[in-house]
Amino acid sequence: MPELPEVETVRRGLEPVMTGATVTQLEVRRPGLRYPFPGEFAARLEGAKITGLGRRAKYLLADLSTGETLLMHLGMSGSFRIEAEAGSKMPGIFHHDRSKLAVHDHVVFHLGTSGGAARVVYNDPRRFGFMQLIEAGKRDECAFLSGLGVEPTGNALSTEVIARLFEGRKSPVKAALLDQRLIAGLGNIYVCEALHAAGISPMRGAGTLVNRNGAPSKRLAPLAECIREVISRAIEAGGSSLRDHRQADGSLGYFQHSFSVYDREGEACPKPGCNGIVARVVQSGRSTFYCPVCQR
DNA sequence: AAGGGAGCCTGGCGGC
DNA sequence: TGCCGCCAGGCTCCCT
Repeated sequence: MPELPEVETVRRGLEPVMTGATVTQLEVRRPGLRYPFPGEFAARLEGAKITGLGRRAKYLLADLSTGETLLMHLGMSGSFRIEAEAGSKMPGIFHHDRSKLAVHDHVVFHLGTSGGAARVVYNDPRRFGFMQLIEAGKRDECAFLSGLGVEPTGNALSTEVIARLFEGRKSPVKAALLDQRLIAGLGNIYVCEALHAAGISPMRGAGTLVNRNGAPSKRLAPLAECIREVISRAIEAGGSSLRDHRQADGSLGYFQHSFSVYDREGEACPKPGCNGIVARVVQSGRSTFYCPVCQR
């Protein structure tokens, strides 16, 4: 159930196999996932070379030699696995020849690479994921991408930027951080984690973190750095699990990661010197985990 | 207009 | 053990 770090981990796992590969066959095993697959889906991909694999927020973007872009979203339960076909030489890639597909293997990319033939299998039990093709030169018009806010990685996200986004906003800061139009890529887990790291209560109105002159309040100050930290540490953890996973069975996607507050209701707050107990509340229908003592 | 809730799906888990 | 209800990390649409 991927948020930005998991999607980035998947991207890094797929990139060495997919970039430069040619789609020799696209096996589409049902009419669609969350949305129907695009018209002529297989025909538009077959024969195309994948020239690059990027990411924007929680979207994977594969650039094709046809000029089109394949946009992929993993929804809540999507994952990929890589399987080298028998006889191909692909160091580091799961090598066992497995021809069977599982019930929820919905899309199979058969690829020709410099190291031989491989296949990349998309599995998604809940089918909240989706794939779309963006026509050449129309990426800016793509509704999935055009409304997205700032990436939470890198320097684009600063305390000042957050203050501008939060100013005058009455919704809880938890909801504001989940709003992909403001900051794109955070999900429920990492919002909980970042707010805990920053010592900010998830119930606090976003606008209350901004001074009357529009400047960030003292309490808001650590948030941008905490978001970047939480995300980058999760990506690092994903990187190491990626190596393990690949050796195990070629699957990419989820990885074990321990959290400070997420799913830890009733446990002691891990912040040094804090004697609080992690609490769970429901905000706009989803669980929020936080420490009532050190998050204000 | 912003904010909250329902709905899309299946699988896994805890409780009885 | 078996069944049932609840819950899940995303996103969009619809309603207020």
